[in-house]
Amino acid sequence: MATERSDLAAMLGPIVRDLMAIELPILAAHEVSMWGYVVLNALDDTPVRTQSALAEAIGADKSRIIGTLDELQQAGLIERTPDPDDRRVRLLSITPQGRAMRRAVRKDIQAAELQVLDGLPAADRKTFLRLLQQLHASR
Amino acid sequence: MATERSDLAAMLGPIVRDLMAIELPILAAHEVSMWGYVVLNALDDTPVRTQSALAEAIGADKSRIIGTLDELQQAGLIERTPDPDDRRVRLLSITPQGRAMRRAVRKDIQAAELQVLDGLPAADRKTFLRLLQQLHASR
DNA sequence: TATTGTTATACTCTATAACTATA
DNA sequence: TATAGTTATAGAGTATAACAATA
Repeated sequence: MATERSDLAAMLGPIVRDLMAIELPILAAHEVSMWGYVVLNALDDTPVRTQSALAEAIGADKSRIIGTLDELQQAGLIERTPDPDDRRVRLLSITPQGRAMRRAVRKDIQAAELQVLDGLPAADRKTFLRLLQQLHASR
Repeated sequence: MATERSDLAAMLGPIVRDLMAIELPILAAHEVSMWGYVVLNALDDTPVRTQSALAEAIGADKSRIIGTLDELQQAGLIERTPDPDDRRVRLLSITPQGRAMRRAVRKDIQAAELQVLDGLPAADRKTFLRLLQQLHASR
């Protein structure tokens, strides 16, 4: 039976768990939470107008990200400015410091995270990365 | 700059989230919890003696899996028999019903889960799967 | 004294539903 | 009446430490 294999989640789960273990100390060193980093990435890559839109973009409930936004704003990494055209809305934007923080954290994370692919030969690591990027881009 | 890419976790996270959404209804239909299914897989693939060893194998604390083991045992999917050589230990084993359940759930999951790779051409899907299996086997 | 399995406690996350202010 | 943001509440999940039985 050639199709005997583990479930995708059973194979991907442990990798993601290892990635968390690698990233959490890095995030802590930069004094940013995991969700804070997710928000900075989202705002930097594809700016959104409202908090609802941001929540939807990162797969969270609008009520769940408020504490994260409070922290990021207090740290000067994002701004929430009232929308003059619709005073219910608070327009979101990443600040220059937020962008710098995002870049700094990402540099550290990307320098450390590839160790989870150590089980593959170098050529296969490149292929895996390429396919994963392709898959991610297609969403 | 050719190295511009998303973090591994940022690319893998959404895939794992999609997999969860696909698998949870299937598990519910079979009346098995996610951790219950993880335990059945672990016991079927690489039998372990003690509950501690099982917990370690699936990356959980020994206290965290007790409720899961209770449910599985009550459903007749696993057995916990006292070890005569060390009466602190309860020897774990999967039952024939447990094995059948595992196979049935796995069949359904594997029939549904590959849709998360739909963003890749068929040939690349095969390559990705092969590399992922290789990576998983190297752990 | 250390270990296995268990239970109890507290803590973190999250989902849900209210609430306000606007539209 | 509906929507954006916020707050409050309750529930699930988890980590940690304590415990009884055995080694």
